[in-house]
Amino acid sequence: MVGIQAARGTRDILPEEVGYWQQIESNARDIFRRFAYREIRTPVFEQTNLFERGIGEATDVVGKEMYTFIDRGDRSLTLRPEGTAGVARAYIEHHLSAMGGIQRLWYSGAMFRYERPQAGRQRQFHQVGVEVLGSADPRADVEVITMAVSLLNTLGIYDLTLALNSVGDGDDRNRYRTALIDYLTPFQSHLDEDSQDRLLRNPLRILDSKNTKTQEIIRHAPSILDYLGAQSRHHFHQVQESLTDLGISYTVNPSLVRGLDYYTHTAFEIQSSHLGSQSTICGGGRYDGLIDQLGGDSTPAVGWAMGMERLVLLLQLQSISPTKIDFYLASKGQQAERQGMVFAQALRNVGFGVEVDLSGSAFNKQLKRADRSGASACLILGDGEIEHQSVQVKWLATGNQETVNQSDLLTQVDYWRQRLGENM
RNA sequence: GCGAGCGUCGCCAAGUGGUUAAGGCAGUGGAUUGUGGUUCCACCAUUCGUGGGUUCAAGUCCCAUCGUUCGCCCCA
Repeated sequence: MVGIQAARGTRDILPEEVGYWQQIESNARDIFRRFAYREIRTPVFEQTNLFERGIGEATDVVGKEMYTFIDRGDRSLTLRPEGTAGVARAYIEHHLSAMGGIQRLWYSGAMFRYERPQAGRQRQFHQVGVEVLGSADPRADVEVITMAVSLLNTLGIYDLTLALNSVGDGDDRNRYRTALIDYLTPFQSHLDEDSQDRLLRNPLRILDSKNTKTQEIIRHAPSILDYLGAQSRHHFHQVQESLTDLGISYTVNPSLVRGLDYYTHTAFEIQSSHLGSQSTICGGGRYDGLIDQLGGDSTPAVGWAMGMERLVLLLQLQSISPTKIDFYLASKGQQAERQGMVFAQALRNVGFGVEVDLSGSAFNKQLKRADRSGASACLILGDGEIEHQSVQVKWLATGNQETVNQSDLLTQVDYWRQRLGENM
C-alpha cells in the first residue's frame, strides 16, 4: 500500500486545501498592486556561489541546508533557499537600477532547504516576498512593514506580534560584536554547546538562543541599541515614529537577530502564537550591503518574505468556506443523459457552475450525491422532462421543487442567479 | 545534524505474545424501477509502513529501514 510517496519534506497540496492558497495569492496580488509593486520571477536554481556570497558562508542556511548539485556541465548549482539573493542578482544582471530610481518588486514561489521536517517546516516550501531596491529612506522600511501587516489583516489573521530591532550598519555591528564577545567570554563555559560554538563564528546569534541558562546570561548582556551610531539611531527612530503614525504597534526586541548575514539597520519579524515552534510567519529587514557584495553598485534595499505554509496553517485554524456549486444535474435514461450533457454545457456557457452526475444510478442515489455536493439546487432531467423541454429544479436546502422550461434557465440568468444566492 | 514519540481499511481508531484483526465515519448495494438530508439491512483489512530476527505462536517483543509528529538547531 506504500508504493512511491512524495519525497521527504515535500507534500501535495490537495483540492481541499488549495482554496486557502488561492485566497492568500489573490489577496497578496491585490495588496501589491495597491502599493505599486511589480512581480519578478527568477529561476528556481542559481549558481551556488550566489548564495554563498549573498547569504553568508557562516549561516546555517548555506552551511548545512542547501540543495546543491553538480550538473552535467560540471557546474555547481543550488535550489534557491530563499528569494532575495536571486532578485538581487537579477537586479544587477539586468541593470534595473538604470530604469529610474527605485524598484519595487514582489515574488512568490518554492524554496528549498534540507532540514528536518516538522509542522510548518518543509524541505520544499513556499514564500511570497517583496523587495524595495534603491531607497535608503526609512519610509521604505515602513512601507514594506505596512504592506505585510495589511496583507495579514485582509486575510483576517490577527493575534500577531511585530518584533522590531536595528542591527545598525557594519561599523555598529563590529563594535557591538566586540563588546558582546568581551561580555560573554567569561561565561563561556556556562553557555550551551551551540552557543559556545558560535561565540567566535557568529556571536550575535547567541542572543536568540532558547537555552534557559544562556538566556539568563544574555539578559544582562550589552544591547545592540546602545552601540548604534548617530545615523543608525536616527534611521531606527524614524521607522518607529512612522509606524506609530500609521497605528501599527510593535515591540522593540534588541535580541532579534535575523539569520542571514546581509541584514543591516531594520530587522523585523511577525510572529503568531498559534504555530508552535515555527512561530515566525514573516521575516525581513534592510540589506544595504547585499547588492554591493554581489558585485553591483552599492544599492540600499529592504524587504521581507512570508511562509505560505504557515499562513495556510493559520487560515485553517479559522473557519472554512467550502466552494459551492450552483447546480447538480441528475439525469436518468438514455435521452435524458445525452441531452443533460448539452443542457449542462449551455448553463455553463451563460455562467452557471454545473456538476453532472455520471453514475447512471437511481434518482434517489443521485439526489443523495446532490445533497453532498454542496450545490444550491439539483436539476432533475428524466424522460418526462425531455418530452416537455423542461427540468425539475429542486432547492436542496428547503426541498421545494418547481418545473421550469429549460430555456428559462438559459435566458433569465440574473433572476436565477438571485434565487441561487437566496438558497445558498 | 541531535533527542523523544508514533505508523492497524480512504479517515478516526480498539487491540499490550495465543491462534476469526472490535467499532465509528465515509463508500457500495438494497428496503424505496423518478426524488436527498432521518431510519433499517447487507457488503466493505488472508492483514497491521517496509525488511529481517526471536518464538510452538508476533499487529503485539528485538533490530534495521522509510515516513510522520514534537522538541533542539535554524528559519518562512
